[in-house]
Amino acid sequence: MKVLIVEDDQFHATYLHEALAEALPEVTEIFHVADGAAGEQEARQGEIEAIVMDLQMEHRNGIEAARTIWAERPQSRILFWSNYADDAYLRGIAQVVPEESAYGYVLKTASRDRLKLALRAVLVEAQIIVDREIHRLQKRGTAPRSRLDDSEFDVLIDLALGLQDKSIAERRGMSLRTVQNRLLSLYDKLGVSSDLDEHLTLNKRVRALNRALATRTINIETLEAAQRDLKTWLARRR
Amino acid sequence: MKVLIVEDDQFHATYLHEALAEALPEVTEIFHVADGAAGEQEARQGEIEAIVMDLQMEHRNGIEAARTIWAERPQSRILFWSNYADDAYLRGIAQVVPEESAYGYVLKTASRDRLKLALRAVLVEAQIIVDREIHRLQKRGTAPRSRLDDSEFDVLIDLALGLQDKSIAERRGMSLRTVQNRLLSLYDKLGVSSDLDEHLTLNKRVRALNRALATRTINIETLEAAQRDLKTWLARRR
DNA sequence: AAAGCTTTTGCGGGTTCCCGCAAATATTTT
DNA sequence: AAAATATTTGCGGGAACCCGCAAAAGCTTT
Repeated sequence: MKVLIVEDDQFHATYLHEALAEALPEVTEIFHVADGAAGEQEARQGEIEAIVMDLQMEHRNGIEAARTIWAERPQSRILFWSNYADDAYLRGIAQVVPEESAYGYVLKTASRDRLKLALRAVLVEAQIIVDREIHRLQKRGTAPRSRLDDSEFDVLIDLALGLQDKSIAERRGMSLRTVQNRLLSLYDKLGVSSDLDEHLTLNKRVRALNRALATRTINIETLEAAQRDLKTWLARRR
Repeated sequence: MKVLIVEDDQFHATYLHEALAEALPEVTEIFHVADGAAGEQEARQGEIEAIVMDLQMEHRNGIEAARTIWAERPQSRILFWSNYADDAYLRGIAQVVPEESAYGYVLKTASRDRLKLALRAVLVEAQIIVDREIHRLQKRGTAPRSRLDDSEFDVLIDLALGLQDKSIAERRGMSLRTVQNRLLSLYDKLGVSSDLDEHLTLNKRVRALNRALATRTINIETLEAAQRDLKTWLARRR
């Protein structure tokens, strides 16, 4: 059995390597690359279907790499191994994972045993396993009062890219006013005006982005990825 | 000689530990804590004046910890050891470092020899040493066309927190129109409108924040720290 | 099919924002 | 000190934003 490690931190890669050898004796070959693009390449070339991948990497992050890998070989099993429990990553994964694919999500802070369990569950048994920690998603006070639905999330992304209401409406196929309604509920759920001083009125748009980042609803990688998506949409539109 | 390591990643802490033992035989004791607040505590208690510290940590980041440590013992020597070359960190350090203190800034991607050199230079020789990589300041195209001056940076912070022009003017002691002039040059330097499609007009405020994050001019930790500052300012104001 | 609830949409107006223009100040150069 | 240059400030207007209100369009539930 061949396994591919996609991880740009040398120490973490080494640790993974060891854990992998301990947990899965059936592994015969371990490949290692340090970024998403190389990961796609290697998976394609080596026909590797068991992958352990970091999420945050330069240029092409783990989710984008997973998208193309799954597009080419949907039966690939991917264990994401990340520093952060950002909701943004969960949503990103949910969007690209094919119906019947196996995947997992473990935090780097998890114990070695937990990691080894996840390695076996995902790479060998093709199960789906998500670290408890990640669903917790609720550092009191900072988290949004209630989860954003998909449509709100889309609008949030566009807002964060700097689009104005009209463009969002066009891109998402809603009326202007509906976009604004989404914004209202975003402002509410993100706690845009509850925060800070009572008598201080804020710029809601910027504050919404600020809060979305602070609550880990989106992060910089997802923004960068979203901008790439926007660019292809713009190109296609003409 | 006693050294304190403030680092929340277990692997990195271990690595540091080893490098420290190799590079500085004169070190007799190595303490280790995992976050900024504990770091302040430990430095105070143990009267430690040689510190190696990660920058990004939960709750209280490296710069904030450094501020209080230096406030109490300005002769402390601190080597910052970080994953990122964000301009935001450099500015933050520049703001809190006392006139005659020794400090250093090394990237985690630096070679072991480079790290060891920096350890000796800062902790023993009390020199100032900043990794070359950090001054390089980002890859072409994403970086701001020219560096922001301090006044622009202040306004950027306030904008990023969601303050509106009037509040920024009040906080920074400028007239409304001057704030707006700062914003104009921010928009220019951050490349707010040059980017993306020609015919797409953007919300400049949000886009400015987006670009500032993308270019690593500010990052989420600095935003969180800035918000704490804002809160104390708000409290003092009444 | 009618009644009841939710979501979408348009309208309108009060704010804030963006920014050109020109006068007032401040800073630098001669 | 005068002249030249740069920065700050006020004014004003068009555009975008925020959001209440009520009609229209989609849904569930009886």
